[in-house]
Amino acid sequence: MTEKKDGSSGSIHAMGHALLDRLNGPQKAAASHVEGALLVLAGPGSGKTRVMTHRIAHMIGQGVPAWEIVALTFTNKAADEMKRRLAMLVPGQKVWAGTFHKFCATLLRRYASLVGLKENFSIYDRDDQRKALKQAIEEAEVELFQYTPDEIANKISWAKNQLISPEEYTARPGDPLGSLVERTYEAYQRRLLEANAVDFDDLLYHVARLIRDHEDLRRALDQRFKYILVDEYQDTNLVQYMIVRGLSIDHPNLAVTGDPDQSIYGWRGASLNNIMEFEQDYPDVEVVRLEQNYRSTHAILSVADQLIRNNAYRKHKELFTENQGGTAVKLVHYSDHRDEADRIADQILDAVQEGRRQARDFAIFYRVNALSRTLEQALRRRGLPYQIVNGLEFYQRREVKDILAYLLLLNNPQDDIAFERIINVPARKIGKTTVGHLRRHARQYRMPMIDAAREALTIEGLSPRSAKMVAQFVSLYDELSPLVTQPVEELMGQVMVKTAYRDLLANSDKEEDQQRLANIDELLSAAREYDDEVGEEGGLEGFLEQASLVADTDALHTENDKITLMTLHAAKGLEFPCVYIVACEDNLIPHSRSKNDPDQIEEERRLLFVGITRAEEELQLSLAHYRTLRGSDFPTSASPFLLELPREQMDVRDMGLGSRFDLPDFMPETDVEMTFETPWEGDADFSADSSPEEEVYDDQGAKSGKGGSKKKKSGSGGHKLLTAAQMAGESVSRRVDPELFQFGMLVSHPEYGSGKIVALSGRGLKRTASVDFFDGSQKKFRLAFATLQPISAAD
DNA sequence: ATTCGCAAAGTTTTT
DNA sequence: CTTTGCGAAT
Repeated sequence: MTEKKDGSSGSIHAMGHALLDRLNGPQKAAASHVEGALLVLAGPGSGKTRVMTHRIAHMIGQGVPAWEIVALTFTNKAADEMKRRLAMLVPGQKVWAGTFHKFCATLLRRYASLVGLKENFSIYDRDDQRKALKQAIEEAEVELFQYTPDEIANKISWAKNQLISPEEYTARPGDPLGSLVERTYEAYQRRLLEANAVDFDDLLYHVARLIRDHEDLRRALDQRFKYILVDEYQDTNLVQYMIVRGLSIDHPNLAVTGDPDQSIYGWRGASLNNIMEFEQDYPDVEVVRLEQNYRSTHAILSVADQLIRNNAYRKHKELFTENQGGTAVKLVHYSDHRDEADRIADQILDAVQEGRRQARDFAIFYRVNALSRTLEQALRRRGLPYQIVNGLEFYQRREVKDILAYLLLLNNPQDDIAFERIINVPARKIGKTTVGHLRRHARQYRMPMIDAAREALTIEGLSPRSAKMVAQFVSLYDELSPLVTQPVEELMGQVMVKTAYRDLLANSDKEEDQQRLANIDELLSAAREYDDEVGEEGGLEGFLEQASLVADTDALHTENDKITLMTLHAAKGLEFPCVYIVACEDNLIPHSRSKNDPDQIEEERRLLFVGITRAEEELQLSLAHYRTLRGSDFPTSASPFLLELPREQMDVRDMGLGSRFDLPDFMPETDVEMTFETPWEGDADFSADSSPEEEVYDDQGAKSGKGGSKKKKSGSGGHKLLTAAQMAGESVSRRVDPELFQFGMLVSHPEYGSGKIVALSGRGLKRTASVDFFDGSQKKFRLAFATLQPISAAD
């Protein structure tokens, strides 16, 4: 994220005694703590990360070996930020910092055999998990009646979070769903083990069980990781608690930071009790409260504070700031959703046009994703650039998952989910029936499906035609198999070519497929980056693990000059100069589904608190008299939380009902550069009109297309020809810049003739291209030295 | 094996 | 208003 304005980079003060000088009193107290338990109750914007990193640096300065320190976070982003700052504070010191899941994955690879896995296990995301579960349900011959696999999955997940094994799981009498789980949980877990795979929950679950059930191992790990730090401790669940607890018995040097007021993931199993009862768990704990806020104005902080005081289950903090009062927090009542969006967009447009603000200074938060649409339209009609943080992540896209499935299967031949995903992708005339036969055979003889495929000819009921197709797939697999030791980029490139996956997309004239092509090329560059980063070691397994555990690192580019739209949940951990929180209405926040349970109401209040405290300088809360949501239009009532705010200090306005029916549609009053010609509402193909280099919107899957028809990013992928200038330049100079060569490019070689680049790997002088020549031969070239000439760009 | 059409349901989702 | 899932029809 952006650098804190209190100068928290700290890089200049890395040395000795000066290290803690720039911290305030409580920060210093926390950072200079070394032995024993520490609880840092950190209010929003109180410099928590700064304290953690300085504490680590201080510990190292006190002679603690870096490798005895582990810092656990929930997100990769938080971990990366911590590493970045540590690299400046204590250069060259290898402190292990990463997510819980990554930490557990690493441990589990080492001790896989203790839980019946092999070290090359696959990690299943929700999608794969669902598939495995459905299979398990089928195989256990359980009739679901009205229940869905999702409900079962949630219960299983819950059980794992309670550290309950399939054997231990017992349904309460008269709990029909529970008894279904009782019968499926075991089958599901067996299925995972047979596939040598784990789901996200398992990563934590297996490690927690190991620690609990193998005292010798627990002791060894406790010894190895003498100093443990946990960030966002209020979000830990029971399993995480057990892990951390188990590793801090002989060496109870456990430092946790968090803020009970920012716990918003209770619904996912996070247990606020962990932080609330930390002092009971570690009686000798030192408790530090970070109450000074460096982020927000007094006006904003005071609103936040007033709100959160209404929660009963919390640890009170006297939040304060030395920042100036700032402008009053606005609370605006609009007539309807459209008015709300338009007026907000107007405000932003004004500020940007007048040069007071940049687009990137603004963020708009909402409780549910469905609320984003109106805002998008309003911004779009004004030509204001925005980005949405949500949904369809890169690694979830079908084409990306397909390619990854090939790699997964190559890395872990037991991975039947991966096998089934790709056996007929691209289409090989291997249909449901054939796959069914393979699966039955595989289960019957307890073998992976790839091995069953090898015996296709012997499988009864499988037509010779089908068997032949399967055999072809097997030989494809065997052809790719020896390449697993190659750099990932090379391997992936070969997969794309040998499977004809790439050609399939390249030869399609559907725009959608062109987008897909661009995506797999992006995957290819992810592989390349990985190869560069890890060098020789790491390998395929590391890449796959990263792909599973890294949601999408660059979902949010703050360097882009764009307005950010996101849910309140997604806003946690971020900060913006100007924040809008829309639809502060009853049944939205608190959400109607949370209103029965007082605990959930408190969580909703925390959610609003989190939103408010993201704002640095300006904050506006808004609501509408009428809201159109999901097609229906209804009158609203204000969120009860608004009544808890110090409205006398705020700028409260009612923009009235009257305007509701005579509001003209937005008309651009001025022509500025950033206003695009958009005669058709919601139907503008902006990127086509703007510079092809610059994407205007970070829209998910090309939102600017009309009514579901997907549109590709202009200028990416596709049929590019080299410019005349490039061609001319190349024909003169014999060698070409190695970076110019692209995947799929046609090239010519003085000796071998023409061919196509089917793989690329390495960087700089080592950058190597594999070329399939049209005479059938394949050669590899060091691009810096080869006399290879591009004929045309990719495809 | 894709495509179409209809019904149903829609809170939030760090890994 | 959307998206999504399933069953039926090319």
